[in-house]
Amino acid sequence: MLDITLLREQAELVKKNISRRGTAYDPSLVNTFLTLDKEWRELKGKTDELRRERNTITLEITKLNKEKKDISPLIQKAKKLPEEIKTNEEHLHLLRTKIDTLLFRLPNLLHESVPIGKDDTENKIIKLFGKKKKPPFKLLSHVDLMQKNNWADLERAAKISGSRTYFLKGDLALLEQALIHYAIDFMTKKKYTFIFPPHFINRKAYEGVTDLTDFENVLYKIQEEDLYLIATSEHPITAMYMDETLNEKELPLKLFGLSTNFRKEAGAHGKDTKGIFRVHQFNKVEQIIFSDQKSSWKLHEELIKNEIEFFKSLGLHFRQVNVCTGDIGTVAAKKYDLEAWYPVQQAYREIGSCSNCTSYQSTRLGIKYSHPEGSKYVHTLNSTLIASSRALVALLENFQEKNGSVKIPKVLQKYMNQKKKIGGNHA
RNA sequence: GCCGACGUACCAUAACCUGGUAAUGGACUAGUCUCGAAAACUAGCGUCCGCAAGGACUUGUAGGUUCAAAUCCUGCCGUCGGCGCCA
Repeated sequence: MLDITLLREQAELVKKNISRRGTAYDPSLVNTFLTLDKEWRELKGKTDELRRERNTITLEITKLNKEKKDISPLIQKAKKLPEEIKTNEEHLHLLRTKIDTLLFRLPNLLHESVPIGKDDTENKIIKLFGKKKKPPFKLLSHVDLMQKNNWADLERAAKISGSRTYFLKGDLALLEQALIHYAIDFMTKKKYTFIFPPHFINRKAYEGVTDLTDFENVLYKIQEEDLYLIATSEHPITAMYMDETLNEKELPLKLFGLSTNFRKEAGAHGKDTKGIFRVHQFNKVEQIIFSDQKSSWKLHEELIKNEIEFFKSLGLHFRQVNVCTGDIGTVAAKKYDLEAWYPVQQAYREIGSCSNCTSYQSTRLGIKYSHPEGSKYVHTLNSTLIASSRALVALLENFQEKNGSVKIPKVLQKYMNQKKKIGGNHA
């Protein structure tokens, strides 16, 4: 949510910024906001005036009571006021709801460096890392490879849990744990604090961290409860400090989370239907930072640097892109994606993303930090370190050998009982 | 899930029974004093409206009763204790 003060004082700037996003968002909503907000403020003033009258009379009654004088005329006078106040309050509430709905539809302000573009094909490539290898044999898809080595059971998973689910088995299940364990050690060495969050959060918290369409397309709701399964640990961990004012001295707060992530993938019908590339459930280690307003851009670079270092250490070939206006979504002010090379698919695919959400999440969540000039909203940042299923597919596609075995990156071997490869003809 | 107790601001506590508009400490910030600090004193210390003067709101939360609710009544949420169930 955008800061109301900003909308009031810098409406033109906001409209201009929203216009950069093309037709997906309507800058004239800002005008609607200003009209409703003005109406709300005027009515609030009037209602406050009525309340003041009521309070004065009430005080007078108290005084007369003490002097044991007749209070009945004042009571007659006072009786009329609550009704009018109530009518006003109902109207105020109605206006408030309208304004809130409107605010939900206004996206975050974009950083100037965000490239303009229609969709992910127009993301701007910043840099390539590692080398694209060309194996001298025909690669198996990750699905075939998993089948050959008995590493997953997708049919039985579908039988009991539906599409886009999986049982991981044997060495591949171990490899997933190795990736996660390595990621945890990696972040711990960087002095980030490990957080293991609740895997469901309530509506209020969720509204603070994501945009409304996610409630339709992404989030699973728990029946009969005001709770949603989390789509990433970013969500509970960012919402963690809801309604709190942090001490400026304790910023930046550098955290990382591990969670299972649940996603409906509605609207992805027909995309990546085979295997474990796009699934309803996967595990992820995520970096999260709460920053003051000055340092967030520097910290955004730190997060992407960590992620790059991590994928480099796995020996993958990937590229960093600056996500364009048509692909960035509502919440982030700037987003980098890392896209790994998938040789079977012959494509670069997203393997992680790194966002600075500036004060968009903290404004709705009410997370501030103390400051001599008055408290300010914190900036929130998040970045993937590793998402299990995408990373596993990348390893299976990139590190497979002719006999169907898969080489284990050196950094993971110590988490795999020193095994240098898994699978192959003997399996 | 059932029964009971409780929920006051950053923290701690009072007012609740008997309705009269949040008292008091501590912490924190600034100022005075000091070479500096501590102590002491003064002011500030939550949200909203207003150019300001000022006003409104805030006792977990949403309602109800009342001229008036921290206080009385009801629903919900949470915490703690007991019972039940349980990895």
